[in-house]
Amino acid sequence: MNKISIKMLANELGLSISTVSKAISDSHEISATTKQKVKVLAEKLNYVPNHFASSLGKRKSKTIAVVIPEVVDSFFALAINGIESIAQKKGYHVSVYLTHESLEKEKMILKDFESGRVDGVLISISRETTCFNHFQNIINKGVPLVFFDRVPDEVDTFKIITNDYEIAYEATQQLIMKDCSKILFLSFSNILSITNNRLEGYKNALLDYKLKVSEKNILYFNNELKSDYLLLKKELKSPKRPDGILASVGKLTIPVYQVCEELKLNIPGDIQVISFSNLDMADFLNPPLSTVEQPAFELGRKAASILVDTLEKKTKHLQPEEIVINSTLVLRRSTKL
Amino acid sequence: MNKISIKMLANELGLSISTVSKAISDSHEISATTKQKVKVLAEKLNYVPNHFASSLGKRKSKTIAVVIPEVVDSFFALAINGIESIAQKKGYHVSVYLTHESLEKEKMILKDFESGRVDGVLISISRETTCFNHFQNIINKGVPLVFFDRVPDEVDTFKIITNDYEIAYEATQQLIMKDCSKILFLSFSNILSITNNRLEGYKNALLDYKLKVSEKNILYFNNELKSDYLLLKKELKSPKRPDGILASVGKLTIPVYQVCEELKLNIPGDIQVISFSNLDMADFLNPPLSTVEQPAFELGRKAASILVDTLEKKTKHLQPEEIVINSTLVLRRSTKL
DNA sequence: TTTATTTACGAAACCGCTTTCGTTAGAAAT
DNA sequence: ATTTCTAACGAAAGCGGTTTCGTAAATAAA
Repeated sequence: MNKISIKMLANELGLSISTVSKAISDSHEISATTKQKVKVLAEKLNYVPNHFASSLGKRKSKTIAVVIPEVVDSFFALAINGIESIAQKKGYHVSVYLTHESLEKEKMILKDFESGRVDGVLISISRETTCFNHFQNIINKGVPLVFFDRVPDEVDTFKIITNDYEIAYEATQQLIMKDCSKILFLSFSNILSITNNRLEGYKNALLDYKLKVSEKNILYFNNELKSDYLLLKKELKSPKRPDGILASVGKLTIPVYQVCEELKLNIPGDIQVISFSNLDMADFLNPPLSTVEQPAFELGRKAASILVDTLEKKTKHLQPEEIVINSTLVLRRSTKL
Repeated sequence: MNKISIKMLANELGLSISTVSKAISDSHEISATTKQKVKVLAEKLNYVPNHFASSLGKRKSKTIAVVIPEVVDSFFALAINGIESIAQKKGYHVSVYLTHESLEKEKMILKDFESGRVDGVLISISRETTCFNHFQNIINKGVPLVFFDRVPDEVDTFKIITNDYEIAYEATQQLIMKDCSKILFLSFSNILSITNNRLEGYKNALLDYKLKVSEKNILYFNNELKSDYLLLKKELKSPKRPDGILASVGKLTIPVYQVCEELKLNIPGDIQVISFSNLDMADFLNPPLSTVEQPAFELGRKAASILVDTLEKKTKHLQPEEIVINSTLVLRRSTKL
């Protein structure tokens, strides 16, 4: 109700608006005593500067956007924590936007950022993202953008990723060493580079160990619980069913465990499984899930650091660069000892 | 780079600034043909109105804040989805803020909202929140606030909660029916009303079934993995250890499963457990976890509806009211059949 | 003492859009 | 034909700060 503005402070103190403004922002051209007076009154009246007015004047908002496909996902949730950890330290606000894996929503969201609403954006693209103008547009408007985890090759800017290829290779290798001869790869997108890199790692491991690479062993899920479930069930019911599974994304482990249970397939006896996942309960699943754990927090942290650093610089242009932070393979009992 | 403003559109078209502004917002006082011209040019030049300028002018931002303790938590993540689902529909942006269970951070965040940065706020308070002026302050500034799930008794505004007392009673009753005689209650806050309501439900169930209510059977966790773990371990190692556990919040199941495994305690043979949790892998834990599932999505949805509705009204004052959405007890194999 | 610097502050333009309040020309009413 | 509306648009005053620039007084330098 009692909206108090800088003008009211000025009147009250018999000072000019500009003096008060400067005092509040600790300008060097204001004397210590005046600053003191202003601040005391501001405190007393519980004055909080209008965010829009100051953002408009300064042409920056001190907020960064985080655009992710989902939030009900340990990976992204942890990444947010990483981002927050540094944003807070540097005095930036973070706004989270969800695309729900929809390219359309992603476009809408980015379009909106052209309004200057945010100073910079951190984004992990949707599984549908096949065009890239919306990224370029906002970069062209002078809003720095850094991709993390799910990055597109087509846009030149900073990217923070993990070693998808290598770790998928390693995971596949692990399955092979434990005598898997028919390994299923669970993908949930044929366009995302992370998924494709993981797929490549998988394929090359197979090749290196003289195993057949077959398209039939690659299942593309479409993010719908029921159909994904049926797809997998059909596969595991087949007489020549796989004896190993590499799930390229955390949420795919739900159907895996479910189908195996229904089909009375023993993990790891009948079929071994490794999944990309950051689930903190992995240890207590039945059986405990062997995972490749991504450095989610660190990815977020790093991405935010890079972004904030360039925001603080005079030149807000990000030269293209790629930083990779390694994932780690954590073996539990869904693979043989 | 090419920042284009309403002024440029006006010049280009030989119209006044106000006309262009009105045309863009589809004012009735602008002719269809002029609107057409303006919009075509705006589209062509990829014009996006400056968010701060328009928010400043209109004195509203079309964004609502969501303040939660954590995001790495299925409950809150789902709640966000619920909130988003309706915010999007009504054309509101949502900004997520994390308190990390810290009252200090909570205060800082709310203080900032006094700047008018957001039109309204949805909040689930931290486990430390024992004072409430920061809520009242922002309400007094005319920013409507609705609490969900973790609500304080001390502030009069809209609240969306779940039936904590009843469902805790029911869960406890279930344990009792399955022959538990010493049931441990795991709390992680002695000030949060949700925890206390759950505790009351637990206590009253015990009383109704003539079981002893003892403070020794109530463990207060302090949100630090290691010490919580030790606290629980000590308890379960005791010769007169409990034969049932009711965990009042999802994350507490990690130490429970961990300690039981280390101590070779069979769940549910030696000890049965029910936990408040929205974990989607509950079915595949070892053993599958009996849970009380909270209607997280619905809580968020409802809270957002209420908030947005009042934002659209002329009178933005929320009369105090409480809406209860029921949780459900889902029995799995961490309790006996 | 005179001149050159600082120091401390105010006037006013500006940020980019919204909104109120004319104003004018043409349509409708009398 | 005169008056009254109405439709369509522009001028200008905000919105609440920030920032540039000017200036008077105080201090330092010459």
